[in-house]
Amino acid sequence: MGRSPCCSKEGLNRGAWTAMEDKILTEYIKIHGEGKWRSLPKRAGLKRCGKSCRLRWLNYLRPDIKRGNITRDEEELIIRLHNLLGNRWSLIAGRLPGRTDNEIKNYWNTNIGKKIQAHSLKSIHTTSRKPSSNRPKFQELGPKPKTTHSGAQVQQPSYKIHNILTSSSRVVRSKATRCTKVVLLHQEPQNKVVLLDHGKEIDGGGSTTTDDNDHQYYNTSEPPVDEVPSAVDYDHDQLVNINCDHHQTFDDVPDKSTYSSSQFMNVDFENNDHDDFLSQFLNIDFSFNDDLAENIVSSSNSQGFSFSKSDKENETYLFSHDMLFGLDLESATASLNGQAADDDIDWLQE
DNA sequence: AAAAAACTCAACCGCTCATTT
DNA sequence: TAAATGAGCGGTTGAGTTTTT
Repeated sequence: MGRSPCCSKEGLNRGAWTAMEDKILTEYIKIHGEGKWRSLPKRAGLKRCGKSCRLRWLNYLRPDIKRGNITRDEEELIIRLHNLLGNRWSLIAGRLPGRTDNEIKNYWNTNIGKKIQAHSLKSIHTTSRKPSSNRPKFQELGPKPKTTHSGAQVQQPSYKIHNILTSSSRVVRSKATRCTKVVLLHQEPQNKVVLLDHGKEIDGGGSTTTDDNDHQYYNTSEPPVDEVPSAVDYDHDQLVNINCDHHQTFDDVPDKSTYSSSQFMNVDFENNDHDDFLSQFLNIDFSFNDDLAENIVSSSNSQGFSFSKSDKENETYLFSHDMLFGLDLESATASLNGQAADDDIDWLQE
């Protein structure tokens, strides 16, 4: 027995949304914000399932959404990330500001999948001496077509076939956890990126300070440099966490010297074991929008850090200027991944 | 010009995971 | 601790559109 449906389907509108429904939903979310999707339709006066409202908002109505015209750079990034992550579209979408998982999934299935299919066929052709007329059609190389309830055959998506044919794909099977509060620091000159996932309690030896404004801070003593563990010494749950929900601005931190690398997880880009790092790196939520980026407070401290506050009250981001404005995932991942050369996707330009 | 085939993408479905009670 | 609820994810569908025959 399956679970009960998310809502009663009776009396609800289905299919394409009307302009009026879009307007109602947009206005409602403008006033009341996102969330509580199950009860939203009733409160907003929409005859829609909550899931449907959520999907419509996230994939279509959200103001920071980019639609269509996926650039070559974006396409390359999608391919590289897909190679690392597999069909985890929401994680991939998280690296492409303004793009939705649904759009990327559709784009993959229609555009990239087709190119890969053609490329794979070409590879088969060049490695096999058989005349083309004797080779099976590409679809026949994949698993047997699935069958619907009515018995009709369903065509297999081409990206699945790609996965079958590219057994060398280096998919990182990290858990797709949502990370709403993230701090990235770039430490010069050791070529290390420091990640901080806050919102959870600190685990490890420090003490908490409360200032006059009732803001709480976590303090630790700086350990000797050689005691700072590298990324691969942690498993995913051992990311160092800090709760700084109450921080208003970087200037609110009373003693910045106590708020430094000892609280953060240091990641050594040059370490050979990349996958742990990648899985953590790719779980970071970069999905702040352009407006937010523009609103970054560029006040930097002596270490070159910038501090910004998101439009959500309890979210803060701490980035170095380089990380914010020079983030180059391609080169970052390429440097981690010795085999991630441009050759991998040259055929896409054909 | 019409019919058929192929394509696109918004929306739905069923499941899992996270959070709350 | 378990159950209920909320939210999110990936896979799939099918209506509308475009291209081909």
